[in-house]
Amino acid sequence: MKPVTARCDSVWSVATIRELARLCGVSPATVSRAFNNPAVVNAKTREQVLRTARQIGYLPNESARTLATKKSFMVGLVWDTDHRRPGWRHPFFQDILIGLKTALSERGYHLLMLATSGEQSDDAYVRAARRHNLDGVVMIDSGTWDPSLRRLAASGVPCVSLDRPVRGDRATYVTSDNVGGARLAVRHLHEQGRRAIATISGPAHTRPGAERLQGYRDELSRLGLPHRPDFVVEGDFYVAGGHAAMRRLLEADERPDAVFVAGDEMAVGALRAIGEAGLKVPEDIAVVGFDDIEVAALVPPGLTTVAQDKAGFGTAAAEAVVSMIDGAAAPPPRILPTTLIVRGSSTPPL
Amino acid sequence: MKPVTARCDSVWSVATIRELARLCGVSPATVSRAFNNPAVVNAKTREQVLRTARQIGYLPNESARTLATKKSFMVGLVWDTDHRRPGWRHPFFQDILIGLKTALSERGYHLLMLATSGEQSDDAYVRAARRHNLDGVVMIDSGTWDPSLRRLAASGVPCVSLDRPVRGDRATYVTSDNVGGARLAVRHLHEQGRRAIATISGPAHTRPGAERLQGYRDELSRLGLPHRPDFVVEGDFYVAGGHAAMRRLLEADERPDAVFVAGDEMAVGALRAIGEAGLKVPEDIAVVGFDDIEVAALVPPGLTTVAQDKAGFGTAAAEAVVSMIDGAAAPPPRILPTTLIVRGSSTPPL
DNA sequence: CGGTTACATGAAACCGGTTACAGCGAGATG
DNA sequence: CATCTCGCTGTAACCGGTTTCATGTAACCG
Repeated sequence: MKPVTARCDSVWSVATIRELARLCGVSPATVSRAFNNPAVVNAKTREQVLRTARQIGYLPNESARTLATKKSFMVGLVWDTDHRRPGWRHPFFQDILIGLKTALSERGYHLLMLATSGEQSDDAYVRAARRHNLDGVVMIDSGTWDPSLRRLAASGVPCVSLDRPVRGDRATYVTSDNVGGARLAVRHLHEQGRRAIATISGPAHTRPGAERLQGYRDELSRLGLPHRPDFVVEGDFYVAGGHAAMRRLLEADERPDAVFVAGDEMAVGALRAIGEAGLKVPEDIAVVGFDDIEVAALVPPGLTTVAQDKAGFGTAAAEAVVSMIDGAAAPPPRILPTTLIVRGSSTPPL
Repeated sequence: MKPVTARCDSVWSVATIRELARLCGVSPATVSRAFNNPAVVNAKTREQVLRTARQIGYLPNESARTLATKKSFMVGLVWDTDHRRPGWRHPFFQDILIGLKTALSERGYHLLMLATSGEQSDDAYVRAARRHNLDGVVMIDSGTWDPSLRRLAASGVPCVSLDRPVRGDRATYVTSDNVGGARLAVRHLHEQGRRAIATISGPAHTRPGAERLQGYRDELSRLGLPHRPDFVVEGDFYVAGGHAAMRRLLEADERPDAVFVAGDEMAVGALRAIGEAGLKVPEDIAVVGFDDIEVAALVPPGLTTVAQDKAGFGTAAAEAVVSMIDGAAAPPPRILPTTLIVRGSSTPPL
């Protein structure tokens, strides 16, 4: 009893499994089993082991455990700190992170950050994943389905990508229903009585950019509205690009009475351009964005937008990667539903 | 030669140090030294070891290394996913994260995410830190200098907190010059000819809230302006709180001609309240915020604000934690400078 | 030329867990 | 009573590195 109490003071006792075993009068193997395979150990013994462990504040050493089992219970999060341009930041990185972290915690996994910054070699994260025995990897807005990632997946490490269509034996991806979301937006504008509906698209080479444009076109067709090439301007997903694109739209012969902007940042730029032209939103031109970033609710008159299930990205990615870690085949791509959030930019003020 | 080539195909060869040693005709000890203590090993031998390692794609197993050395080269990032209210998000979490990650990478450290979500016990992150042999911990917007963290620091694990004044043998913190920033704001408003300067403060129990209010008062005194109790309204750092606080200010007998708002989110709410009252910014009331969040530049007429060195938080935290890991005593608190960013909300349009 | 020294390396223990395998006692069965 | 089973536990090897200590060799020096 004395020694136990003595140890207890030192909250930071880094007791080993052998020490705990000695205190309990059993072998290290039994202690290990008491924790990892409770069924095979006598109930009395197990109870005593757990109690003593609590008393002395025993915590297993994860490094030793990983070394022995080759399972680290860690997944890597690969994200570009300087993606397309310096200062680039994913529109809702934090929401994804919270969703991912929460879902992983519930399943007993930790998250190791692996940024792919410029200075390092491309597959620095691949080496890190190997060195740390990562059980899986999630890529957020990774540039491309690059050879590094492909090698990683091919070598058996489960990979989940966000918004990039990667597929393989051990790889899948999560994305939003961009086509459906764009169609929601256009349908909404049509329901508001708008007929001359233009769009500011994202870069054609990006997946979401292409899909949202596709949705815009699909819905236009379904509604029987004409396709006007001068009503389609490509932006860059940034405020400045949206601003420039809107100006071009306003220079056209016939002015649109509504515009679907494929990203909220661009939509903010578009709103500004419309204001500068002396026109009013939504009276002269209705605007619908995409993403539902924080700013959307704050910029007057409130930006109607297509919301993505931001935390859902993280949750879905976590589920996918864990299921593959547990041995399941790569699940099919997960397409998250989108919802329309109506604010002032598309509906007349009361 | 043959076996080496053969191994090379299998990109995922998980070669061990003994295998590499065998290929080089040396002992594992020498290989280890070639990597970790190059000086003591013959240049020729080292060269051959490194070359062979590259050929077979050898990567040391970090778990084994950590087990042996008790150094994991990982620091934990503790952050509240559900701090004061669900959905709460740090205003520039991502910028801090980028700064932190970058600075840590440069020094050879990785970042392990340790969220303190509600369901878990308070010191879950302490246990995680111990289990994973974390070399240090950074806390972002941690609730308080709580017993768990204190125990962690007392046990010798270096801790760095952001915006919370924690001090100890192995603990320090990083914060912005809130007082100085607030003074900048008030001085600027004074220079613009404003004399009836009110403030919407942050919650008094928060460190930044209290300090920014202090700075407001200090500068008022220095300028010889009167202290009017009805010109000080406490907000909550959120849009709604800023909105409500501004309405109270507008109800006062005498209307302020300027208001220093201790947070940009609140400032957005204040702008809205001013607009709803039929007043114009900056003509009737000038507004200066604090933080320089993304929205500040986007909301018309552009919010003048006191910018914090967001990435600097991360960098400073990384430097502090690494220096402590390297054995140095806890460095003094780091107070990051703030700068005034002038936009339309405080200066008359041209 | 004997002795000291510096340098480079190897053998083996160790870090703290897990797990295959063997062993042991008690109860069941022939 | 001999044997078999079952349930529980211990022994020892192993995971893949690091590090102490001893050793062998070459250079250096009086």
